[in-house]
Amino acid sequence: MVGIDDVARAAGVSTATVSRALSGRGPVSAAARDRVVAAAERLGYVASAAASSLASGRTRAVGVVVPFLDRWFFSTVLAGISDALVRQGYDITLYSVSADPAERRRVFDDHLRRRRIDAVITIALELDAEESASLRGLGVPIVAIAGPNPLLTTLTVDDLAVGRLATTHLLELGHHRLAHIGADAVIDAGSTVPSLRRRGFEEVLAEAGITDARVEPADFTIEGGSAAAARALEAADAPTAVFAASDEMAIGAILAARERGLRVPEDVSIIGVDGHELGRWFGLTTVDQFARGQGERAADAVLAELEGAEPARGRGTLPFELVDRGSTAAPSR
Amino acid sequence: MVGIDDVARAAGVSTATVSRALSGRGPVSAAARDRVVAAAERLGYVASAAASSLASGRTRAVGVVVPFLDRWFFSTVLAGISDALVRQGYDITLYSVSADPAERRRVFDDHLRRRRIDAVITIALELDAEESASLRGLGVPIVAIAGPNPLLTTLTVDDLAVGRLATTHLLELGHHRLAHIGADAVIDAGSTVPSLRRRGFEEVLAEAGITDARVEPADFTIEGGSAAAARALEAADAPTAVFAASDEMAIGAILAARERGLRVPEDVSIIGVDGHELGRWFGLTTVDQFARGQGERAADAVLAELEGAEPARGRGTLPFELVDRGSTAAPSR
DNA sequence: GACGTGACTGTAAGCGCTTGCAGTAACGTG
DNA sequence: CACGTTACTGCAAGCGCTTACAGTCACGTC
Repeated sequence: MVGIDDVARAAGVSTATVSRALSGRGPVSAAARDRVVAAAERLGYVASAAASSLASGRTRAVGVVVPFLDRWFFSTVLAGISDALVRQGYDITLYSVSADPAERRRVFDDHLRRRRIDAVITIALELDAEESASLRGLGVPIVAIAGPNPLLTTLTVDDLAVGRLATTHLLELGHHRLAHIGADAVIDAGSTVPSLRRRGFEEVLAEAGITDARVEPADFTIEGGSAAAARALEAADAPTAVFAASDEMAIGAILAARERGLRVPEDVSIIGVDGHELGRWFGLTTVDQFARGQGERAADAVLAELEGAEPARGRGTLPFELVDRGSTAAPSR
Repeated sequence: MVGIDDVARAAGVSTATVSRALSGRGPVSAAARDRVVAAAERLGYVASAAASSLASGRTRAVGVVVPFLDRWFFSTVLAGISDALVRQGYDITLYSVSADPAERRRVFDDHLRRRRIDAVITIALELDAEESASLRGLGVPIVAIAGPNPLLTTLTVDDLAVGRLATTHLLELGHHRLAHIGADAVIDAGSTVPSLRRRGFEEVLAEAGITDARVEPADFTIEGGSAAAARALEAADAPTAVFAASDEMAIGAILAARERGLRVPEDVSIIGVDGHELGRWFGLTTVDQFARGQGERAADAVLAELEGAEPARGRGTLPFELVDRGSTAAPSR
């Protein structure tokens, strides 16, 4: 394996100069730099990450912690993160925390603490106090894409506002009998994403004086959304509009409606949340939350902090936007 | 930061013994081991990855190289890999190679060569000779989930057989007018996955004496599948059965058929390939290739080799299976 | 012409572990 | 009882870089 001394010898300089020339830290004459770069190129030299980070304390890697890898939202955010980090020459180390509490602890107590990474990004993770503290203890920049967490720098979508926006949209179209597919009213940790979307829904309805809206719990899959929509649509006072807390559930709802011979949006309006690529195909009106952009934002924030920028204190706000693709309309008389 | 000396002092042994006790390499008395483990636990000691790998040459990390992060197949395989590796205490370093050739080179020439990883898994990547050589040059175990590549250890789905299986299934049901949605007959690198599936289709039909089957090119998305199916179904001699080279395209085909008032499978049979979770929902008959299992297999192979097993020379074969969920049936008279 | 400056460059001391080697103690064995 | 074994244990030499510090050299400046 070619090492830094080989390059130093080939370029006729000391290893110190090679290091400086290649990393861009410290002064190096143009001539020396050129010789070093040429020699390194010729020999195919790449500095050992281990040696480099042992000596410098920097790793050029960012850890990304996710609860799922194989769900649309997470892999999309991850793609955004990857794009942004690769551009800056950073590697990504992936930490997938499973539902198993013992494994989850291992990730926080062992894996993340190996000091393999310069920063951490977490995606949609509900961290308890101990986990938050554990992350803080790493002494590296951390950005959490998640609901506000006083212990961390967070990037947050205002999901209450998302819920309000979607619901208001339906109300403005003239709907009065609405249903929501999402968090069970009972599972109300209070600050989790699904709960907030539901609360937005309920708030807006309450303000409009509507009290009989239906909430159907579901599990954020197409299948779950379809089943929930089926229950709602088969009820005596079937809703004319459905707000699903995710696009996948909304698509399930569209399919359930079609199966029952209902036209969307003529017979029932349906709106989702996410900006899932499938939505375009179904003509689904949604509140887009720009998942890929969320990843890029998080990566940029982390990179900025690594460059020495002040940690963006407190919470950053992530954009969302109503995208009308036709699955909602005024109720037919 | 607590270091190995702190633990050594706390446990009343040398750092050598701490290292041996914690890594399980080399003999340590039970008493010493217990004291070390207790001290490490108490102090919250975790060995620095950089120091450890500089000294030992091992990193406890596996690199995974993917062309896309946000497509079902890749994120599902990745999830399988992650499961298997985390169980063994390995970290995953993710290398996403984009379409941009310059960035792609950077991944192979720089990122992967930082010696940050003990092994590499590539997913569905067409590697040119230079890239294969570059990987080999890393001197670590490599497993490629891909078509056979003489330069690497590969895990391969026999996609020719997959294409044959799906097509045979349709033929056995009694269909004579078939269409395939997948690789354009022109893009025939010959060994790529889509081409092989198409060739399987064509071979079986040729053997059955059917020469007028239609091949509609599409891009492996629901949308593309739908458009391709629309073209086929609107032709004068519309097929009674469609074999799509991916489940997403097959779902697109189902939706296109429904839109035209055709019933599946009564009016048209549709079969896909993948085992995409959405397929279950659409009642899609498919050739499941167990994506998650592919990831696990790859990870296990790599781990075995890291444990000192002989590299599984040549190619391993990945399983696939026809799953009949009802979207195919005999053609109605 | 002596000297301060600025711009590089090299020397060498680590970074925090792992592990070869040598040493020690406790046991059989002949 | 001398000695070979076995089973640990510790010492200390790295692993391959980065960087503080101490030059060195070429220029102005006074």
